Formats: sequence, C-alpha cells, structure tokens
Amino acid sequence: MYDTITVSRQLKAAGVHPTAQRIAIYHYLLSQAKHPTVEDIKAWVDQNFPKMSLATVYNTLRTFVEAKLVKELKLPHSSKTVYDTNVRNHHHFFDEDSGELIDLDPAVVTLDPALKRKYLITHIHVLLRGTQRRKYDDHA
Amino acid sequence: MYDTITVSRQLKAAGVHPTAQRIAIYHYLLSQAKHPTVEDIKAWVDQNFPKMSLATVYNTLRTFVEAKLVKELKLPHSSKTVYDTNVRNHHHFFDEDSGELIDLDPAVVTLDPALKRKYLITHIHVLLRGTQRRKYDDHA
DNA sequence: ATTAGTGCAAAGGATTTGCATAAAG
DNA sequence: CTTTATGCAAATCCTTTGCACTAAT
Repeated sequence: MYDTITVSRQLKAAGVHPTAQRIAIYHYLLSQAKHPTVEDIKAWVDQNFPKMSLATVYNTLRTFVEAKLVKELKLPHSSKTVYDTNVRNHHHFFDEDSGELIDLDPAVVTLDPALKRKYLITHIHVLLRGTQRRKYDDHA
Repeated sequence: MYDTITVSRQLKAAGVHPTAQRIAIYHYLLSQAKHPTVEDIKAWVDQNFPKMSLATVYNTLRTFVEAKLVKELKLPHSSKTVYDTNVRNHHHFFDEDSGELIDLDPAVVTLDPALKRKYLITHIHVLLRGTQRRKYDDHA
C-alpha cells in the first residue's frame, strides 16, 4: 500500500521534493501514526532512519503543512502540536481516559444560521472532550 | 462598580485571599480587560502597580483559574494563553481582521444527538474564525 | 555550479520553578 | 511564630533559527 515509490509519488504530486527523510516521515505518518507529536515522530525516526536531526523533523513537517499533506493541530489539552494526515475538514474528540484523539465528521456540528448574518466564517474548530461509552453504559 | 472593597469581597467569596496584587489584577480583569494575555496584564500592572513580578502575575492567574474566577483559553491562532472573566459556558469567534476575540452564546452550536450514544462529553470547545460583516455586505 | 535540504547547536518565546525575603494572620 | 504570598533569577519545554556541510540537479 504505502511503499517508498508510492509515497515518493505522492510527495512529488504535492510539489514536495522527495528526499529520503521526507519519504520516511511521510510513510510513517500515512501507515502507522495516528495523531503524532514531533516527539513521537522523532522517536520513530530514531529507530528507523540512520540519522535525522530534530530540525529536519520540524522542517519536514512545516513543508508538509505548507503543501497541505498534513494538518497541524494545536489543541488546548497539550502544549505539543500534533499532526493529522486527514486533511479533509473534520473535528476531534479527545478521550480523557486514553488520551486518544478521534476524528469526527464535520456534520456532527451544526451552527446557528443566524451566525452568518454577522460573520463570514472561514474556519470552524471544534474539540469535544470526554470519555467513550462502554457497550452497556446507561445513557439517556 | 468595581471598587477595591467589592473586588476584595469577590475574591474572598471565591476562597482567594485578597492581597493587593490579586485585587489589582482582578480589578483590571473585571473592569478593563477583554481577553488579555499575560503580557497585556503585565503591561497594565507595570503602569498601575508599584512593583509586581511576572511570576506573581502567573501565580495570581493560576490561583484565579483554580478558584474558577477566570477561564484560561489556549487558542490555536496564538502561542499565548488568554484569560476570560466570562466563566459561563460559551464559545469564541476570532476576528481575523482585528485580532479581536468575541464571545458566542453556546446555543449557536448544536451537536448531533447521536454523539452521546458513543461519547460522554464533558467539554465542548468551539472556535470560529473569520471576519465580521460590515452593515451592507451582501450575504446569501 | 547553483539550488535545495540536512545536521548541529544555539537562540527564542512562553511558562514554571526554587528559593530567599516579606507580609499577614 | 507559622503560614502564605511575593520577587527574582534560573530552569524548562517546545519550537525556530543561523550557519556550515552535503546532496542533488
């Protein structure tokens, strides 16, 4: 699915020159990472790439964000930026038990249509927090 | 409206010992500040209080947050935390022209009721971004 | 050759901490 | 006196930057 050649082509298609470092990181993002922080990415890189500097990880991610290959998420529960390969419009649920971040369909949120009389809205940022219900949890 | 004695009482009522520094900052927050950063608060303090350290500003704000006198907002458009004396549940609109942050009624956002089958939601964080319409802007 | 990318270490901004002094009950 | 708050500077965390080196066209 995500072999080096495919990843390389995807980078090129986005206008990003496919270096070994970028291929490695993008491959990791696409195939294994969920919502990784720079720290997560660096840890993976340290295990799976001969030698890559932290600056290159940051540079690479900036390049990916500019090329719209990934989205950068700055969420209030953490000081660390997380990266998301889901570049479609969507929202997030933060599971307070597991620390996991779950993608939500944008359709789960509806805005009062009266808002657009006052505002020209360009971005909608929604983060829900809470816990996931277990199978037989009681819920009204 | 917000004289020293009143502010002092409000602090006490929230279980916060009213020191001169705390009274000064809380007074500023209630009477003049909109959505100030620590930098804003420190700038005001430097003009209006004999001598207060930056650490005291941070300490004071932490105390206020713990006492639920203010809310701490970490928004993705800025690296700086902003403080909000509106402690009721509400959302925000960030005006990209002016940099202004505007409070929104929580009722402007509706969540798909199906969400609560899967999740037990404890917090809803919504930030809209865009611009404010001028009086005679055309809008569909 | 010229441009683009990388690595390293140093710098940066925002916040926190440790600890000694000062104030308050 | 004993606790709590303050001030200062140093430390911390995450991220960015400057610059020399390398690789690729």
